[in-house]
Amino acid sequence: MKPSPTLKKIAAQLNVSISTVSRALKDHPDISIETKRKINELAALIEYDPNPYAVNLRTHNNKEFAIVVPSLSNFFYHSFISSIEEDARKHGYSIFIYRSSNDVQIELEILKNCRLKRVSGVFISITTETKDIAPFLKLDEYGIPVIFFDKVPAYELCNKICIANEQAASLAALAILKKGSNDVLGIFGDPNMPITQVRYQTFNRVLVEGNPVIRLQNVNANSADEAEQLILTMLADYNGTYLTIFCMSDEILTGVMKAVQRKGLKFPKDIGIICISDGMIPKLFYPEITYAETSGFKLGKLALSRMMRCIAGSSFAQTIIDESCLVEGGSL
Amino acid sequence: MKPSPTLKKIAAQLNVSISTVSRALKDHPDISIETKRKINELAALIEYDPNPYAVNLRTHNNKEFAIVVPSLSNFFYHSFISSIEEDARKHGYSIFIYRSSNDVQIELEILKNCRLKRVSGVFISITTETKDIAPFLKLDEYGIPVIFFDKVPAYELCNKICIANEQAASLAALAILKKGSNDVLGIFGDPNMPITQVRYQTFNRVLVEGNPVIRLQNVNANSADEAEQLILTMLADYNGTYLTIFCMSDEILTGVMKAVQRKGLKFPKDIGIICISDGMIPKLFYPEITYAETSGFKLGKLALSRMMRCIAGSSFAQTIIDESCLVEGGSL
DNA sequence: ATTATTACCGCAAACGTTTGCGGTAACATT
DNA sequence: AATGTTACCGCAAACGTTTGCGGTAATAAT
Repeated sequence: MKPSPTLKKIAAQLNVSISTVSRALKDHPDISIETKRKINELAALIEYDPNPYAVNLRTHNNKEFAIVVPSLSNFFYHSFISSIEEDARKHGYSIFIYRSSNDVQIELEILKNCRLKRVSGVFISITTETKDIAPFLKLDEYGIPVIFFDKVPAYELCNKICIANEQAASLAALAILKKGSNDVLGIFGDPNMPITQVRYQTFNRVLVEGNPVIRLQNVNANSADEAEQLILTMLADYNGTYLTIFCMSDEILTGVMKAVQRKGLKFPKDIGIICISDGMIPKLFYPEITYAETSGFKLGKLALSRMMRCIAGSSFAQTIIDESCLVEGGSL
Repeated sequence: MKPSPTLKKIAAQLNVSISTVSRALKDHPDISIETKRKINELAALIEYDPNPYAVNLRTHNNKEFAIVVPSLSNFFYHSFISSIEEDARKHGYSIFIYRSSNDVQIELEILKNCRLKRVSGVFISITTETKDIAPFLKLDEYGIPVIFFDKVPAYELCNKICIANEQAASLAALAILKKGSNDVLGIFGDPNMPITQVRYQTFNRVLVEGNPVIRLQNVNANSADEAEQLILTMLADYNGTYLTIFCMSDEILTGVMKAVQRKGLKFPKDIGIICISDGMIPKLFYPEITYAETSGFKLGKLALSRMMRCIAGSSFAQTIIDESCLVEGGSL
């Protein structure tokens, strides 16, 4: 456990004061060129680096962000995290990863941890049960900016970076209309989740409104397995008319694809498939699945740039919606 | 930016010294029951929590682990990270995520960062170019335990938690032999990577040794796309004899699956497929792909428990190999 | 020759803890 | 009555920085 180089040691070596060393190292004009040279040389030689704990104690400045997500087994969050990490490093920031497991209690603990550590900022996708906004305001009181992403609270006065759920659902619906298939099956996730409701409502509105010829059926599935079973039983009496399946998410899509493969159905010949996705899963199949993109990567870039602005002093709350776009595979 | 509660404030409120407050809060026997009660009450009321920076400055103890990986877009690392995060939180640890992008220079920077932050421990999967072991020994000098996982250095005297590459490759080979198909195509990744070499050698040895009837062909692909192209051209003159394809990794597998779907080949009827994988990708298809499991989750558990032992004082180096097992899908 | 200016540098306090050591009162022991 | 114990508690230094302020010598201005 060898001791680290400190200002004190450099000062002692060179017979100058600690303050002189400190100032020299940050190129303060009060220090002569010659002294600076000597100090910088020695510092480089013994590989001096400031102790971040001591620095923080004085300045209350660290270079750490926290990212809090409900789950880590999720492609979308992965690309978000990856995206943030990339840029954060360039700015000299490190990132903490926290998983709430969609548990409000754990989320609370995590937020407290962030506060104690006085991280420079928090990116968070809240749990589906999070109702109380107070803990977040508390972070704000301590001067820690909070950027909500993906799963955001209804509360107005905060920074939110969202996926364009309406647009994505709408794009998918329009793509189906354009192809001209009239039988559509929409598969959605947990009906209690706001994200499900938004996608459901928009998809239904855009698809059906003014298009009386469309026969749309909607179902819900809480897991990939459930989606698979659902499709299997529904396709048991497959009458041969061309059906288009819309999957609200990657998880639903994986279940659907299992069923489709099991039935030996060809897409786009026998059946059409379209989904909302980050893009990872759709590209595993051939032809690739057509999807309305919700990019964690782009969201991350937006979130980080918003964060940087907050740190620079911007205090006004803003909601940014990242636009979606249709990525054509060959599944429709 | 409201000020945090401190020992000093509690002390002032209660007309006792800072040391008394500090000791009372950690149930030191020198402090009377009555005093402890008062102090604990006030501390709870104003929500006092020790400043981790001040604590660290004194004690050099923090509760932070760093995980360093070459890439974040990798299922195996995801489950590893997820696994560590879960248990670490229970022990009161936070985790830093760092990505080296397989760049030695960045890796060096990250290691330096870890040293400066004096994290409690580092989990790292090194880059394919990492030759110099010195930076890691340096961490050790500062009393920071390093646990290598997955991609580990050849150097002996360190803690390594590895996938059973030989066993996994062997299991796959044995499974193929058991099925009795004689034409085998092995697809491997970058031939310069040790992991490729080990899997290649073991697979070839087990499959061919003592089985002169086996016709094995090996190829290398550096990406999913390359694997896809490779398979497409090789299957162009598909002569109808049953072929079994072995994929060394998830990435290779995704490319192969693209090609197989494109060709409209049925497995296990037309073709056999087997791979080494974490299990995520193989389960996306129907029938599910048979694979020799390399579990990031299990590896994480092993790594963390090893880390805890290191922190508790164990200083001897150990290499742990996590056993693989064959997970039967229906692709063979 | 006195005063103002400049260039450089150090003192010391502060950030919020932890902890060795010493101190005081009250009580028990000879 | 002098001494030894015990139960509590505070002083002060230390961890490694940052920074306001004050100080000294050398030079420039009067």
